[in-house]
Amino acid sequence: MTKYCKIPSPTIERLALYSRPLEALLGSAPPVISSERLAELCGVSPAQVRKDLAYFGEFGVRGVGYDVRALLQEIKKILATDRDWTLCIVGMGNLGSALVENENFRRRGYIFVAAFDADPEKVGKTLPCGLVIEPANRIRELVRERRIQIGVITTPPYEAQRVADLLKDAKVKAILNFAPTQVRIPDCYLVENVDFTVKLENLAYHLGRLP
Amino acid sequence: MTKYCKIPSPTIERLALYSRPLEALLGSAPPVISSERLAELCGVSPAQVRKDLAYFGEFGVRGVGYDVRALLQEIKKILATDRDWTLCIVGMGNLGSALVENENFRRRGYIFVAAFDADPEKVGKTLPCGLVIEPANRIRELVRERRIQIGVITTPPYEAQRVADLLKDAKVKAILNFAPTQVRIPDCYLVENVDFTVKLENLAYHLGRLP
DNA sequence: CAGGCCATGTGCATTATTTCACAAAATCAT
DNA sequence: ATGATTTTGTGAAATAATGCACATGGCCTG
Repeated sequence: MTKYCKIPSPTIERLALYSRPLEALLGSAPPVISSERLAELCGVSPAQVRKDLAYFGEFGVRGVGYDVRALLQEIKKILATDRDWTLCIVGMGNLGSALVENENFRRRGYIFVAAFDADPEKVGKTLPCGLVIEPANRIRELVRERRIQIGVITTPPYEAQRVADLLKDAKVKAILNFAPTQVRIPDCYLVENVDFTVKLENLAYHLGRLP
Repeated sequence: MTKYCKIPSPTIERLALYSRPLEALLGSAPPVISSERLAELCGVSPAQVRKDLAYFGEFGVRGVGYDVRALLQEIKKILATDRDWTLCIVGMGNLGSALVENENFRRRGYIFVAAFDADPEKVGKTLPCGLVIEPANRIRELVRERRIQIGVITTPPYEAQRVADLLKDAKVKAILNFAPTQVRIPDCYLVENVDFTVKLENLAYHLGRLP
């Protein structure tokens, strides 16, 4: 029974997770997969897989499993990744430069259409992907012109909040922040903070009490 | 009352979060901070901050707050980030190259001491940080020699699992995987998967049902 | 076409995490 | 000192997420 009620947010994260092995399995042998197998590939429990999917409909066939292609299609529809999204990136240091070129983004339909930096040295340079680095004061203008939906922040931490405000004013619909500062924007604006030093500290915590 | 029992894993993640603004506040005016203010800076609830800290001891003074410097010290001790950790990185594409140079790692005591790649074109090149790219078949040798504790994976997804196995065999103590595949290693080995396309898909999900 | 088989879908129990609300303790002003 | 004020530390309540266990319903064999 499909529930249009509240979806647990871990469920959303896992849907994205499930799509990875499904993509890989697309060409290969059995066109169906069981919740048990998919769970194993993703490191979760089979019941979890079934429950997550059940929030959105009945995609499987009892006694058989899930059709790989159809399931992937459904997940993409749910996550709204069955379409392209336009992104811009602010802060063209090492990380920013790496992300614009990153194939994993493009392949999944996340297309960078503008790159910004405050450094006059960098402005005007052409990136390998073809984009020209623009000055930060053109953010508002280009977000409108190029219909940019998501802003990505890869500046140093002390600039992140200011850039986030700029992006909000420019009316991007969501922000993905890689700077190790929590950027806060009121009004239930969509912001995801990705701080990978946090993940390292997680490892350090566990390592610190093992030996 | 300190509880040596099970610590919720979200608590660990948040401790790392708390340390960010504390670092920034180190020099500035009031030497103490309230749970309310810290919570605001990190985007969590004040009760959450207090409970998280209370798992590890009584670090605050009632009616006053927490001493910024002392609290940061405590958190670092808890997370075992009061010392340096040695890392290696495998896969010197755009992302890998960006991460070795990343200042946020070094500043927090995560020191890259080796870089590997399978591509003979890249092997032997010297990176801006001074490291020379080594061939993947030297992983075992160098992990031992340079006492590498944590392995970072930035290869394409289809290589990630194989590299993870190599790192495990080489006896690194933990793995941080940036490839968009869940790498699985049995025996409760320490692995963190950081997939930022997952974060984007999270945003896409919410964007897809807003307008 | 009947019966066995198998993996899904799901209500319910369990466990995990967060929030609430207030007593306890420290500071400060009088 | 004493009382007012402030903010911590913490049980207990509420909420959220996960795991269990089994009925359900398609598929396949004979």
